[in-house]
Amino acid sequence: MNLTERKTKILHAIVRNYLETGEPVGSRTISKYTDLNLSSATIRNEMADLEEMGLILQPHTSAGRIPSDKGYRVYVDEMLREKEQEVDRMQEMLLEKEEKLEKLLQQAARQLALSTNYASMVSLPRAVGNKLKFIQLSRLAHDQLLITVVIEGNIIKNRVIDLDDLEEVLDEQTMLKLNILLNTRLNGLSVEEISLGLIAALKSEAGVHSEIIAQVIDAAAESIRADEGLEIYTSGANNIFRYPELADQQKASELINTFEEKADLRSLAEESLQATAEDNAIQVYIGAESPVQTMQNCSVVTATYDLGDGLRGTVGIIGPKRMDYDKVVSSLKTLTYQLDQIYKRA
Amino acid sequence: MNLTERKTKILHAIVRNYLETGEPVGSRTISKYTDLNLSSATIRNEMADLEEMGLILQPHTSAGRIPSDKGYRVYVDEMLREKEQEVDRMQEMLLEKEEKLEKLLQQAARQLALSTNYASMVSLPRAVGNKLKFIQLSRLAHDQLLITVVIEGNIIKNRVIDLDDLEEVLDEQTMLKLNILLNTRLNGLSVEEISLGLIAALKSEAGVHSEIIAQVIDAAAESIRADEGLEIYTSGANNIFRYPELADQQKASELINTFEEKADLRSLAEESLQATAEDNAIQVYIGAESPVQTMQNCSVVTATYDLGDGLRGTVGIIGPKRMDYDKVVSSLKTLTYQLDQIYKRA
DNA sequence: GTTAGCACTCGATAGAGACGAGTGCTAACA
DNA sequence: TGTTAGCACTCGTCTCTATCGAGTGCTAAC
Repeated sequence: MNLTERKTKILHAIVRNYLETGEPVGSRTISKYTDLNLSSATIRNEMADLEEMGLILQPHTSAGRIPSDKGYRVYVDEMLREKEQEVDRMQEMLLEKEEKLEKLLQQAARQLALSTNYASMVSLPRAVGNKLKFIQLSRLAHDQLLITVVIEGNIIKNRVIDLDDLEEVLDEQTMLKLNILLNTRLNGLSVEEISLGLIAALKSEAGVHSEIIAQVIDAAAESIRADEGLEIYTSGANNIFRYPELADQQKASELINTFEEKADLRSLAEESLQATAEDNAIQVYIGAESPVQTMQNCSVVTATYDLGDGLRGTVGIIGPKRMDYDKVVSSLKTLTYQLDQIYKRA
Repeated sequence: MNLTERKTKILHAIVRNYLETGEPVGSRTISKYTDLNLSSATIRNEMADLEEMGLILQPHTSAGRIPSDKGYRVYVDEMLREKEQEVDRMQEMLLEKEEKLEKLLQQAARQLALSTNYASMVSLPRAVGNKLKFIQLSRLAHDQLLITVVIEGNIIKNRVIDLDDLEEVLDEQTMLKLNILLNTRLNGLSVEEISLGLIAALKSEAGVHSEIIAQVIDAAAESIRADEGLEIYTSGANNIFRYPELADQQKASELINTFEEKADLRSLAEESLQATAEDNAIQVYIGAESPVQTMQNCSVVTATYDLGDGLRGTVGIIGPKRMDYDKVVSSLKTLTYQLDQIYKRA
């Protein structure tokens, strides 16, 4: 698809105008508010061409034109190329280093929604390596053990297991031995690397306490696996009411549900993490391009942040197709940049 | 306020009918669909009285009547008295004991929303005692310590602290000593009981490592305090779209925001926990009775569950004023009953 | 290739009228 | 005295129609 410069200009004008107003834009508007100095009639001819190419469409015969998904796509691609390096300041985003990453990310989601007037989502980072860093067994009560598992990136999981009454009481000495055994044999391994053979070996070393070892490994593995579902924070879901094309009851209800249930957002984050695995570029899903059914009328823009230590997550904006792509991309770039800076250890 | 039996019957008929249809109910309807055998004219007279008493009101001159907040209140009070003991079966609520309390509660919220067609909220339990049960210091890396704090009710908090480079390296022996020190002196105490004097004593006992003790206590205290904000799960927020009186954009947007931000829900849960401190009865907030501004057009019904071990939390239903109070109360009672059963240790 | 002009389309908006549910009031009845 | 039938009245809702105007495609002229 090769567009003449004039067609490109007209398409951009249509998209931009539609982004602002949300109304179909007519030939006269274009002719008046661009520096093309063309009459509306000429614009009309060009528009007819653009429509034939599937870049814009008419909601009804006597209405102006609105961009099609394909049209947005062309616009966005163009825009991304230009924006490549420019990183807008998200000035007031006061990222004083919060103690808790969770709080920070929640704050980030809120800030994102506030500054763009779209809905936002942020995923907690996922530890890609999933390597065990530390395991600790402690006695909580005479029949309860606390297992603390630390995964690469200082993600900490706890679990309490109840001991059978049959189990003989564990004395301090034994606890210490078990702890040492577990740490020396398992540290640095990922779940995939913990083979059945290794488990068997551990069990035999543990002797009478083999049952405990089994439970610990089970718990540890599950702790790590439980991390597979990305935790998602959202904000500004109610912003969808700002855009009539999303605000009707049917669509709004579905979207709200998507935001509350989060399962779809999770897979969206997942997908975008995959997609941007190598270059941490921006992903843009326009309308039907989105993997989420309920977002057929939305556009979704996502970016990936990288805290180092194998911790990567997704931030995203969900809004109407007539989204201010420029601003959204800037905001996301700034945010991911800042997150990267804050947490990347020197 | 003393109502004749006939007035009571008519009021109930109006409320019930309005709950079903959502339409103002006229005198003729009442006359036809009750066993009162009165003409519509008589009903009209009674209705005029009820309106004068502020129990029902007319949206406009030629419309039927709808219950006022006060009217709902009378109806609900009546209903609660009758329902006192009856616990409906929430038949399909398949509460196979989930491992994770979080998952279970989330599931409960979902189930609640599904079975009632209203929005639901469930708070994680709060440890009312806040007594320290166990503290564990572990070395993660040469300059990082992991603090694990267990509060009564097996609520576990973790925290990583970075050691100053100045700090001399801690050997195994010292770690053990510190752990013993912390556990012997702090276990069984609540935050309020940890006095400055106690801290000073601990510090002096710790000698050169007093700085670490300070940090640990700080972290422990903060971990516990961080628990003060109740964690809230919601489900079925989109159910508000089922009820026209809540579904207009302004109201819906505000409600959705309340559900997403959760701060208001948190204080609601808080308040209801307070209110039902002694008897774990049902709380009903009708319209303006609710402490949450955005819920002036809703009714909120909450109940408290008690897992034993000092763990209490709130479950609630948020819906239109014309809520099926009967059903909601039953559902909540069943749910809390089941939660109590599942977790209460024999 | 560009533009002016014109007939045409079609959604949006507003007003008029019909409809009907529901009321309050009055007068008659048991 | 309480209950009821009847009737005029109110007012929101729905439907229909007319009007308006933004925008188009096409043609002919520049």
